[in-house]
Amino acid sequence: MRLILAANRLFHRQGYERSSIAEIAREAAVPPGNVYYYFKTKEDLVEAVIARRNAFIAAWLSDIDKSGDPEHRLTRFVDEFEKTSKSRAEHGCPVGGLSHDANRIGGELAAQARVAFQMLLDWLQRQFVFMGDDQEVAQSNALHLISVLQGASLLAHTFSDPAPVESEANRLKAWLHAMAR
Amino acid sequence: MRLILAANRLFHRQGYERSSIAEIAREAAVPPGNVYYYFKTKEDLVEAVIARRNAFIAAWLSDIDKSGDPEHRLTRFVDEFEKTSKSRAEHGCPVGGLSHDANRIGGELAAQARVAFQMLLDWLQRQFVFMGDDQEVAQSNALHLISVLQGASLLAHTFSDPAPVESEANRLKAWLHAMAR
DNA sequence: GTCTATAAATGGATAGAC
DNA sequence: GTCTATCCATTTATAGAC
Repeated sequence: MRLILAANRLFHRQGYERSSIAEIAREAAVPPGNVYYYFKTKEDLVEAVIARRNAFIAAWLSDIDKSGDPEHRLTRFVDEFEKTSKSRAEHGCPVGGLSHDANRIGGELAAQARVAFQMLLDWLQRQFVFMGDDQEVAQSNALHLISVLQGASLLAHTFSDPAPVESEANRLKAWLHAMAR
Repeated sequence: MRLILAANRLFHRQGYERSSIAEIAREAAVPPGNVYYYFKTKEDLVEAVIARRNAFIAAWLSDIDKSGDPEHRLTRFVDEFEKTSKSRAEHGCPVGGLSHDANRIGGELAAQARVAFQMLLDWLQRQFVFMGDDQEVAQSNALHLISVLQGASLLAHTFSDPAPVESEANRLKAWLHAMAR
């Protein structure tokens, strides 16, 4: 578990390829050889990282679901995304970055990483349906919201500046607000 | 030059870290050791790839500049972006992906990769100013347009499906059209 | 279960023949 | 300028002591 957290940090900061097993072990304060007692391969380790992150996302969405109306939930979603803008400026989006890496590694991993985005899209679509959209429009709006936030994260990372995330988050909130009435 | 083209292809498809010098040399049909006659290090090679791509982007924008009015130019920009949706579904955005890689490699490369996005943002901002926006609004709209396309590319890659790019491109074109009148 | 030492493979980079 | 052979560092992964 300490290893998963350490790997999670390093994969986010440096990516999969540039994070060696030795470095992950050091970050977790365990001896290098020890890693292979818990994870047969490096891919097994990244798979555990993705699984943990997916569980976190599910819990996060479930927590937001306790909020009042759908507009409030969506606004809160954007707000909490925006709160991580500094981290995104420094290292990019953890979910988007790992999805990118997973696609390149290939195998089961790409599918595992896809689950995160599918959960987000499904949840967002449901909120838009609650707001009165029919399924198709809701799906399109969900896709749009995630696209904007992912693109803004990439630009924030590129320029090492949280402003793109904040600017686009504000635009989205205004859009949601206008849509609600 | 053959080497730059081969490196460009492989970096796009596999990323920087997973593309070995030997593999690039094979793709370019030159002997492995030969690479180092033209490029002192692997970083020099990726720098050449980025420089070439930046020149290509500048030429592309300059070509679009020959089109009639700003709305038409922006629509054409989005259209030509959309034409590469299949490639984006397979391997992601070449510019966004390399920017991501460059940020992780560090050093001069991140700045070099940033230039591509800065050129795009400056050009887009100019078009929005031509359409009547004042500078601040134009800057925000430029950022929004690029964010949407980058995010859509990432989702297309994640799902190996060009639909996100096409859907978001259509949304952008409708937005531009509504803005023009 | 935990740690050390090391094997096996890969990849960036260089030397030097032609 | 072009190509071959090879060095050296790093990295994944394993063997085996404790």
